Amino acid sequence: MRETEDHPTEDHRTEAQQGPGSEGGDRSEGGLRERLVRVGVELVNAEGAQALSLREIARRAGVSHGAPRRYFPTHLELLSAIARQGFTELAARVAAEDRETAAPRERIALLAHVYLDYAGTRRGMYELMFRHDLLESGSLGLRETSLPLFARLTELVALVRPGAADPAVLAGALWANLHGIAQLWHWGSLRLATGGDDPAPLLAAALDAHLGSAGQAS
Amino acid sequence: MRETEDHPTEDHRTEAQQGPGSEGGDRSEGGLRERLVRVGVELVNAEGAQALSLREIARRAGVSHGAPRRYFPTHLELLSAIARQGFTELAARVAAEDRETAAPRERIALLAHVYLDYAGTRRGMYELMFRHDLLESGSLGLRETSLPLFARLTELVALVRPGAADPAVLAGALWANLHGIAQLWHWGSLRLATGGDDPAPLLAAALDAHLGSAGQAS
DNA sequence: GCGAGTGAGTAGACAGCGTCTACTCGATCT
DNA sequence: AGATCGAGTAGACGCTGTCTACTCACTCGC
Repeated sequence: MRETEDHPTEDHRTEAQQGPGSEGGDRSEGGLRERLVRVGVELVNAEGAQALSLREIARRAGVSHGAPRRYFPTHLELLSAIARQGFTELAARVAAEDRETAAPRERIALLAHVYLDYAGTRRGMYELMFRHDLLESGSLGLRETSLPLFARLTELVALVRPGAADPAVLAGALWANLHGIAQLWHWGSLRLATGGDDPAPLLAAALDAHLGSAGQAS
Repeated sequence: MRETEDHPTEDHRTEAQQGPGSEGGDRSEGGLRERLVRVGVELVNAEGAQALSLREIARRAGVSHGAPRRYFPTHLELLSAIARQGFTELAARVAAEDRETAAPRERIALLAHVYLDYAGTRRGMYELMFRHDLLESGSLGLRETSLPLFARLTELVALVRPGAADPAVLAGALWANLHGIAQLWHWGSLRLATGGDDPAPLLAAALDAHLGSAGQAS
């Protein structure tokens, strides 16, 4: 009951015939599948994860509430597709900021900064990305985005702390710390520790703790 | 649909008349208010936070779906009351395990261990306690339970790292780390770092990072 | 060139949810 | 005894996710 009656010649007809192979294709900016994900990304960034109802997404995409079901058999799968966009964007941000020529310690600090910055600027999306009860863990694309990122962090940690036993454990602990700081930040608990809303002091403390004080090797 | 038809003479009548003062009282193991919270605690521990629907709690308490509304005007307030029980239990566990005669470093380690142990054994409750979108932050009793616990952690951190600028920031960073480790653990991401499901290695790494290696002062 | 088939989206039903409101009923107070 | 009131019931409302029946433009085989 949107523009169905005033614009009977809708354009999603023309879109449909441009991807006859269907399935994996349809990447050319049309197609309901992409539209749903795009709308979902906008919605989660604007209103948070709780706003991502299946029906609301369909409404904003201008289709009936049953339409998404053709592409996403379940609500969780649609949310997972939206979250995957978030992981992709985060990975892109990290890739864009990383300077391979910089010292490992600085690269880790930059990576951590980008991570927390993402958590701050894409708050709703960040929330969604780690609400595992809303996501279909299998379809997340976690393998393609999170894991390489973690692998990079592990390498860098190994460079900064060469003697350490298991760099993966150290990197995991550091990542957990970043994650916890973002969490505390998001629900306003930073005041308890710092009196303000800036995660930077905690980030600095965490980096110093895990990597040694800035400028010192071990 | 529980025992409603086989036990028509329900006992919540007799309970009702024993707390005539009502309101703040009713602590004597009867009373719908306490029953709802108790049922909710059992339910969240058994089935997780997503099982805590208002109607299901009412059902298990043997009352109609509208009954909780008298004591908890909104769903969030009931969940908050349930979560408060979690904070109370966590505080009790910490208090029970703490040895005031031990070295500060060991006390922190013990506290951290109790914290992660709680996250592991009371998984659903821990999840609820930090789902701030499900809780009424004001009514949480956070002031009474979390904050003293954090204050104690801050004191201990100040003792372990006497020269540091702001013990609250260090304590906050450490707490964030614990929290992040619990998170990673809960959604199975520990395998990425350790290959197993045991948070102990990450915990040890985090404690070493924030407090210095075991046995060393600074 | 025309009928069968199909892909894509619609529309309605269903059960469950949180909230609101009207009500019942037993106990208490005067 | 009769009014009052606290406590719980019952039903409605609009929302949700899922399922199913359907419509309808398009395409393909003959």
